[in-house]
Amino acid sequence: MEDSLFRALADPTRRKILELLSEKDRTAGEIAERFPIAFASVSHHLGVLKGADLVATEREGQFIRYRLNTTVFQEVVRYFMTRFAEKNNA
Amino acid sequence: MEDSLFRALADPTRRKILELLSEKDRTAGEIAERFPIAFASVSHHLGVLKGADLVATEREGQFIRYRLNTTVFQEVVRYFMTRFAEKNNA
DNA sequence: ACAACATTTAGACAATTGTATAAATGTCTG
DNA sequence: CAGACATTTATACAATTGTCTAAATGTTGT
Repeated sequence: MEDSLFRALADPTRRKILELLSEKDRTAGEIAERFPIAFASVSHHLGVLKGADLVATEREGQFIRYRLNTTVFQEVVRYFMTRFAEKNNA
Repeated sequence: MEDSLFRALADPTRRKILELLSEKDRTAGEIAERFPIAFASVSHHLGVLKGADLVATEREGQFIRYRLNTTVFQEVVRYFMTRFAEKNNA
């Protein structure tokens, strides 16, 4: 399991970004305006999430649209299930 | 979801400790001897894991035995499942 | 090509973190 | 109770990280 993945999940701002993206895809600006920190700082967080392959991007004219990479989340769930969670009840 | 939980999972040494404990319960010394760092450093990691409620301890004479707190892992899995993972195939 | 907008990159700095050594605490046994 | 062993706590320090401002890059429309 990638080290960058867990490091990316360690920051609360980044987790909130992921939750925003779980609702729907959003542009960098739409994400950034939700946080009380500088746009450049949010952009840095987005870079970390992308480096961990938790999100993917697509340019849309001036904008850059971010979306979750759900495949990686499935791998995270499998990691925890197989190693740690009790096998029975949900 | 606790911030301390994800911060605890961010370190590779701590994740390896959790994997060791998923095999079987172990004392602090049994854990520490598996790593190339000082015992005191491993003890610090164990403290972080305990602070995140990922492990629990029980004194056994001179020794202190560590075990996984599987309940918390179930919560982690649920966190990822409900928010991020695709609902269908495993 | 220029101006306006969206976003990222660069560089700096304070806060957090992982590690080390040394000292402290707790337990057992003679 | 003294000494040995197991573990944690205290303190210090270098490395990493989150944030900032300023500058750079990319896109669109005039």
